[in-house]
Amino acid sequence: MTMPSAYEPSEVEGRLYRSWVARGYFHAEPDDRREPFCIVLPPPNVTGALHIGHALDHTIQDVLVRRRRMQGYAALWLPGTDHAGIGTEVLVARQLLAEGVDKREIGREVFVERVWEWRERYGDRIVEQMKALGNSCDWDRLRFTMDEGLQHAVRVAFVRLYEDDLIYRGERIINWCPTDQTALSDSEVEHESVEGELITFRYPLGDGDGYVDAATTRVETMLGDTGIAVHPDDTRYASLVGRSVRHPLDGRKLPIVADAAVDPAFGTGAVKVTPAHDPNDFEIAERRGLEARNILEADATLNDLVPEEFRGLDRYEARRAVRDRLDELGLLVEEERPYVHSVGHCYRCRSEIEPWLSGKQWFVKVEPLKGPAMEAAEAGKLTFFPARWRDRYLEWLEGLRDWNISRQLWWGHRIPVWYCPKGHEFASVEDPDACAECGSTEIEQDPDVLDTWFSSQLWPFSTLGWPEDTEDLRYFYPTSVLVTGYEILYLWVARMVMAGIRLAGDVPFHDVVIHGLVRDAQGRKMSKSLGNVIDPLDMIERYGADALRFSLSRMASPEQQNLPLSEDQIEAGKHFANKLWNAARLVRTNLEGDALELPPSARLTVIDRWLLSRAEACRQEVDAAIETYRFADAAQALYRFLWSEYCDWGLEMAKPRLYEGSAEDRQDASSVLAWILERTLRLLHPIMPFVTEEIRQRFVGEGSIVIAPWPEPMPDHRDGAAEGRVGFAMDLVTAVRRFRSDHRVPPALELRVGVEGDDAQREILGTLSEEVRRLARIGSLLTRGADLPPSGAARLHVQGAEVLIPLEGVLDPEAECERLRGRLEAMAGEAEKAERKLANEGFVTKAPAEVVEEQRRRLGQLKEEEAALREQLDELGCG
RNA sequence: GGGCGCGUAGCUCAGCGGGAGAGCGCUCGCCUCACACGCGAGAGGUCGUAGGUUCAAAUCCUGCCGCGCCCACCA
Repeated sequence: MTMPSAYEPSEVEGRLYRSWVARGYFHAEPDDRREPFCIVLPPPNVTGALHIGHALDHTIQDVLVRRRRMQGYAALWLPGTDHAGIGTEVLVARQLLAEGVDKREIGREVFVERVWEWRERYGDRIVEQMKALGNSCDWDRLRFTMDEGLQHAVRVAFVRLYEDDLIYRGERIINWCPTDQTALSDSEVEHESVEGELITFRYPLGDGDGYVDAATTRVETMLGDTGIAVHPDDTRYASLVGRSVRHPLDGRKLPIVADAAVDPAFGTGAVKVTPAHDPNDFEIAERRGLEARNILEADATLNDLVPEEFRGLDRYEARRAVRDRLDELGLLVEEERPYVHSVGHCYRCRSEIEPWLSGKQWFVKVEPLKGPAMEAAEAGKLTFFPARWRDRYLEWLEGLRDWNISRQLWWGHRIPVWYCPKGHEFASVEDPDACAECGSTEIEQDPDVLDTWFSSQLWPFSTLGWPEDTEDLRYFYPTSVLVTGYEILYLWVARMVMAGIRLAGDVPFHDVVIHGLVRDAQGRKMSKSLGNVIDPLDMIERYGADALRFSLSRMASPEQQNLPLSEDQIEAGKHFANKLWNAARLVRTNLEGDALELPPSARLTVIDRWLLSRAEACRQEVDAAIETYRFADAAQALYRFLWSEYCDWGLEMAKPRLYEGSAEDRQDASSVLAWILERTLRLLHPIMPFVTEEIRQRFVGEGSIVIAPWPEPMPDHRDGAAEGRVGFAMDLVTAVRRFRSDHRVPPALELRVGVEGDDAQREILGTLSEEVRRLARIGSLLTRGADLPPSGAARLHVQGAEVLIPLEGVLDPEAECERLRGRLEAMAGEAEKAERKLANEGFVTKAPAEVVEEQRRRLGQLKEEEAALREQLDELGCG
């Protein structure tokens, strides 16, 4: 097989991916001879395109799954997409509108049909994009949160919770998005600081002289006020409780009530009560028997309950109009502007959320669910990476309030509850023909659909066949790991735990891996308006999927909240793939045959043993890192070993045997290199699946790396002695290179070098003479004292050995003197520091003996080198 | 209002009680028979700031300054 000198990912990736899928490598079934490993993919929205955040999320999951698959687990990565209620409904509705079609005109049924059509046409785009990334998902099991099985699961879940009294219908203040015109759960509201205004105005007493002042940031809501509340112990207002004020704009009488929820220290100590538009006020009103007066339409314009002049205004217009009218009436007491306060925004469309009494909504009662979910984390059934997220998770559950699950939308799982004219209400898994209580056939289904997250929370078990007791479920559930960004820890993760324990009888996963958000190189969020978006598909096209995956892995440290990524880093990933490709070319062309076996240990050279030892160290690091989800450390260990050790030293030191040795030398050397490379490719495969497969096939034929065994530990390969010996040779080479570079010695000029070292050093230089000479461009390398030049040489110090380089014909001695003086100065500074430390009595008496000893040893070394430098300056006749 | 995280080389970060590190960028020298998507060498930091604990602090504690994030029904 020929190997061109540059690796071209685009010519490789599609072909390999198709072959993997065709051979069914990604398909997993329950198998009693294997351990299960399962990850469910957090389903991306069908509306979406794969963005860089997905690429990170998916790369992490693929690394985990591919490694387990190689380790012999029945490794299942279960993919799917989410119907994304609001997002999809808004998107399709907007498209229809562009065609001149209003969704209200075509009606619910036709609209939902249109959404399905849209999904048929575009819903698989994102799946194709996942394939381009190299995801080893089991595509035979691809699911969609609205497909038949999942619809059934959602209904069963709803009915069970309903029958256990964990779902109820109630009239409460909810979060209303006037743009999307639906209710939202608390988790879907994002609080942001906004510059608004705080207006204090005056309510005249209705029965006599006097007034009460109240403050608000939404002055238009005063049109819906039905009372005034003060704290029961507030002496300022004690005489007013039980009396009333008169509404200045519509003349209604508003009672003054006492309620402990009022903070007497804030503002005037009196609160206007707007039960239909504020959750606090709603509760006060319930306790004090005040009416709720709803003044808003669904689009946040004012309705007919307000005085004529304000009807039909939107909330912002009304805010201004009411303020102006109060001003005219002389009732405006104070205006603070800007007044910075926090306002809820819709997580989909960013509109300001209106707390609103919208009529009856469905809620999940969370109190009985959160206890078990908290205990699971406390008992270690659920482990968070990084661990600090566990506390956040617990805090959130602690403060959790009932979950509003009804949405005033058409696209989604319709609430499986029916009503009959007699007022009966019942939930049903199957569509009923008649009322379950009275048999009436005039039944009507609740018009609302469920929160998307209601179906998402079932994902880890609904995708495995729940509520049926399937083999898949018994085998793969609970799943092994959940990988996701921190932004949906509450929205999704915590709810899966509650639902999993309640409905499927166990936690949905054992480990939760929370990663950060991908940012641009400056740490800014990627956004279209900033123009700093890195499109993963574009990157794959230009640099290859491996390059993208490698760069993402290299920064995927779970401790980080922000993960800055630049195109340079992706380019570096491409270079790495190319580097491997070329290393493989060198090895392949020197290796006879396909057998990947190490030579008998008697024929292993010290270089071989050194490289085997380093390879095993790398394997240890990779395993340890991935086990604890430190992907950056795993990627870094592989990069460092393959590039800085295998290529820079391993291949370079092998060259004498490859090019100048006997046939047996050549075969032995290339066998060791090939064996290590192949083994390391398997370690790298989860991170860079394509290039590792492509290269490996050049050595082992068609056998795929996807199902090749994960490298087993080989503790025997660790060889401290070999590392020490070769390490000396490497240090020596580096010292000579530095000398050459410092003095601009022409590269072609071969040096004469003599080394005065101990027996072991002499021995290793004898053994590695060829290698050292080649790497440092040394013409003759002498290792016996008697043969060393008598004088006029530069002296370098390497691990206690002295390296002599005769200067004649190489450079002017004065240049070397210059270098020596610099060294001497640095050395003296170091020595002085060490001396001061040892002169400190506290240090000598209180520090551990080995620390003191180490310091003494170091000082001794420094002194020795210093003396040697002085001696040499003399010898060279420097001033 | 409560809580969390972070301030170390130009950039992004690792180190988390005993000699300041990596990658990228930068400078210099090399088209050396795998690779210029490359090879070799190098420069660059009072470890945010002020105190404290310790023989010893980038590393532990406290205050301050700056940045980011999460949670929250103070009108």
